[in-house]
Amino acid sequence: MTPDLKLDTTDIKILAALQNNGRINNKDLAATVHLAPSTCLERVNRLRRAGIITGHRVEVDPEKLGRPLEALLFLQVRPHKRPLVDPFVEFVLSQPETRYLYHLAGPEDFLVHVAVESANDLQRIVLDKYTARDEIALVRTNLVFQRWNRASLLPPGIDPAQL
Amino acid sequence: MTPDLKLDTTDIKILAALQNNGRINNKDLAATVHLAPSTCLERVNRLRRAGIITGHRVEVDPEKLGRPLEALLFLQVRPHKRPLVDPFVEFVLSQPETRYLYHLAGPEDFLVHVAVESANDLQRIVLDKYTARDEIALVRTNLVFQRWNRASLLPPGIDPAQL
DNA sequence: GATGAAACGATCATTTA
DNA sequence: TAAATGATCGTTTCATC
Repeated sequence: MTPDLKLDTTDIKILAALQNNGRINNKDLAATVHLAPSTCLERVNRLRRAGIITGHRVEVDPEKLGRPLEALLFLQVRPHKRPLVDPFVEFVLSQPETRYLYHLAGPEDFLVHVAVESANDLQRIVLDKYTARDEIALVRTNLVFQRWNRASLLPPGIDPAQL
Repeated sequence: MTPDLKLDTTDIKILAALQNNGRINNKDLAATVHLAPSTCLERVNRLRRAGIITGHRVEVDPEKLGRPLEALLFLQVRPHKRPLVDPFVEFVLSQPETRYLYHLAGPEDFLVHVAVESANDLQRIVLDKYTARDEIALVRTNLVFQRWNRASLLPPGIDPAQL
C-alpha cells in the first residue's frame, strides 16, 4: 500500500468532479478546480499513484443491452470454508448475468446482483446454476425495482456544499 | 428512448473493452477492435447516443478515503406509498456514506450500501439517521466482507471467448 | 469504413512564487 | 514545495474518398 496521502480541498474537488464525470478532460477539470492544466494533471496522477483513484469505467444500460430484469440473489454457502467459498466466488464472477457480488457477515453469506433477459431466464439461472450446486444451501430471490448510484464518495467530514 | 440499435461483434468488443478500461484512448481502442480511429470514434458515439453507454466514472477506494467499513442496511419503509417513499429516496441519496440504493420487491423494501469510518459511525448512522425516522419500520444491518465488480456486462447469448 | 489534415489537448522541462 | 508557462508531441475529429 502506498502511504496515506493528505487530501486538501483541491484534491477533494477533483475526486468529486471525476466521480461525476470521468470523461472530463484535464483542461476542463483544471478550470473547474482553478488550477493550471499541468498542476491539475500532477494532482490526478498523485491520486492514482496513491491508489485513491482505482480505475475508470464506462457505465452501460443493462436494459438497452437486452437485460431488462435485475434481481438480488441471497445465498447461503455451506460449509462456509475456503475450499468451497473460493471456487464459488470464481463461479459467480464468471457468469455473464452477474453484475456485483458481495460477501456478507450475516444469515445469508453472499448477495449476487444479476441482470437477465426475462423472468424465465431468472428462473433457469436460480434453478440450474445456483440451487443445482451442492455447496449452495439456500437461495432467496428479490427483484430489483430500481437502483441508484450516489454521485460521489468523499472522505468523512467534508461538506459538499463548501466545495 | 432512442430506438434500439443492432449491436454487431465490433460494438460488443468495444463495450467489453471500455467496461474493462474506460480510460483507453480512441486510437488504442480502435487498434484492439481492428478499426480506423475515426470509424471507432463514430461507433462509440453511436453507443452513447443510443443510451447504451450511459456515462464514464472513476472508481475510488473507500478505504483510502477514510471509509474502511462497508455495510448493507436492509430497510422496511411503511406505509410503502409514494408520499413517503420519494422523500426517503432523496434522503438516502443525500447522505455522504451512501454508495448505492436498491428498491426491492421483497420482505425488505430497500437496501442501502454504505461506506463508513468505523463501527461507531455505523451505529450512529443506523440509530440516529435511520431508526429515528418515522417511516422506517425496520433496519437490518449486515457487514460487507468484500465486494466484487464483474468486468463487463454484455448482451445475452454472447460468448466472451469468441470476441 | 478508411485516409489525411487541421485543431486541440496532454504532457513535461523549465521557470517562478 | 507547489504552481504556472510554454513548447512539443500525440490524439481527436472531420471533410473527403
